[in-house]
Amino acid sequence: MKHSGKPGRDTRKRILDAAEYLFSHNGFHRTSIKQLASEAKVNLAAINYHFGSKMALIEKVIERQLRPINQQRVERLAAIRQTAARKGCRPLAEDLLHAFIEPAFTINTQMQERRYLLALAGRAFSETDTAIRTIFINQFKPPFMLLFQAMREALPDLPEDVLLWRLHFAIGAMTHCMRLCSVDSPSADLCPQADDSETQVKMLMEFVTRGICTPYQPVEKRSKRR
Amino acid sequence: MKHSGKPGRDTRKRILDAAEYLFSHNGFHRTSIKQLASEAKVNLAAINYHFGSKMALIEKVIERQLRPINQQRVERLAAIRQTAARKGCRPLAEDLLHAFIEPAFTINTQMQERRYLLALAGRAFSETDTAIRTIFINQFKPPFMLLFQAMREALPDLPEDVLLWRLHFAIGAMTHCMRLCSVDSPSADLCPQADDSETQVKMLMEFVTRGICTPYQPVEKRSKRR
DNA sequence: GTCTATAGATTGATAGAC
DNA sequence: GTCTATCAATCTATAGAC
Repeated sequence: MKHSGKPGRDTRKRILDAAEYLFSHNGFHRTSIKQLASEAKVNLAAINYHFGSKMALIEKVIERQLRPINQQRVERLAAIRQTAARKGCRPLAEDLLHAFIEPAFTINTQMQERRYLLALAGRAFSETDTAIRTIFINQFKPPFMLLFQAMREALPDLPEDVLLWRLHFAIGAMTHCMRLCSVDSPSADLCPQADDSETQVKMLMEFVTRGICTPYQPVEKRSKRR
Repeated sequence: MKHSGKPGRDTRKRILDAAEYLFSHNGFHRTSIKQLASEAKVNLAAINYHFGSKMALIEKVIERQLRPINQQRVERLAAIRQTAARKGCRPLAEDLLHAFIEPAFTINTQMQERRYLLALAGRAFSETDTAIRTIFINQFKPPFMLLFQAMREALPDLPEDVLLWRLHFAIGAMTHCMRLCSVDSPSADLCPQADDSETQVKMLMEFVTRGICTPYQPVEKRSKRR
């Protein structure tokens, strides 16, 4: 009968931590459970014992990392909406975008040593495995839909499909930034110096806010194509 | 003695085509040589015979797809610079961005059936394998550096590091768009309808141009954080 | 719950006949 | 150049002793 409690929980946590680290750096498929066991200093069989399969472990790792981020997104978006409704005015697009973007850069990554986690979250849309991408998307969908709805209120004159495109462009800029900010890259010399996350969020916010909050009309006619 | 010429070239091309298709859809590591041989309808050993190794094939596939895109980028950027210099004025940031972005969406993908190739090119920065990412980055670097230099001329008042960040945000928006436009996705219901590539480029251009060509200053102070 | 040992499948790559 | 056959390595997952 299990009553010690500790050793089991500890093993589970060690596996999750090691998985976060290795998945972030090497991706899901290029990380074997043998590597995981070695990194976590647990027995190879323990992983399948505690999680059932590698895919189930992947799911748990993704969930553990994304849930607090997305929860805070939803809470903050709802709060902004409520405040606006109370005041009888529209929510500010900039506030909504900030509520969506900032949690990704601050939750779980306060410590510089854990910034590699950004890579994991930033891989949502570029994962080639459909099963894994589905796990990501399912986590991502609720806060994104909420953002979309709220942005429709904030920018009622923007056509719906244009807004959706622009939100996706913003997502692309954000996830790319998360990947760049996370770990070692062979593109190091192309990259801006990784400043503090506050600066990153500020610059990203400025970029996407300008890109999104612009009345829709084709930019002035191009003079020549080439 | 080899004199027929045809069968060899044909096999090589069939392998490259099949590799493009499978790599685009399933990623590099999740595509096995056996699958490749089956898709290309060639013998399993032919792949190692013609390319030496799987990694060498990956490199050839990436090069074949990115070279014409990047070549056009470089040519167009250089032409814009030259024209501006001849007129004694600065190049237009918008023209430069267009010269960099548009080739990705038009070269090799004129036919709707080949749009899956966008996924391959869009995976440059999200690949977890360092060796593969290095291949991508090496192809990407020359036109990107040229864009950066030209943009410095176009926007001399923008601090260098701010410009670099913004260019990366634009890259993120672009690659994300390329991934979305390419293939089947479990996020289908989150995605804007895949219009024609002309509309996509237009909207993307509008977004990044606004985001980049803005004087640098923190957006107005945020009223409250939460 | 933890461990050893191993099954069972798949991988990239190669040797050698034709 | 093309093919068959196969190697050696690696992978996920499990069975069974402790």
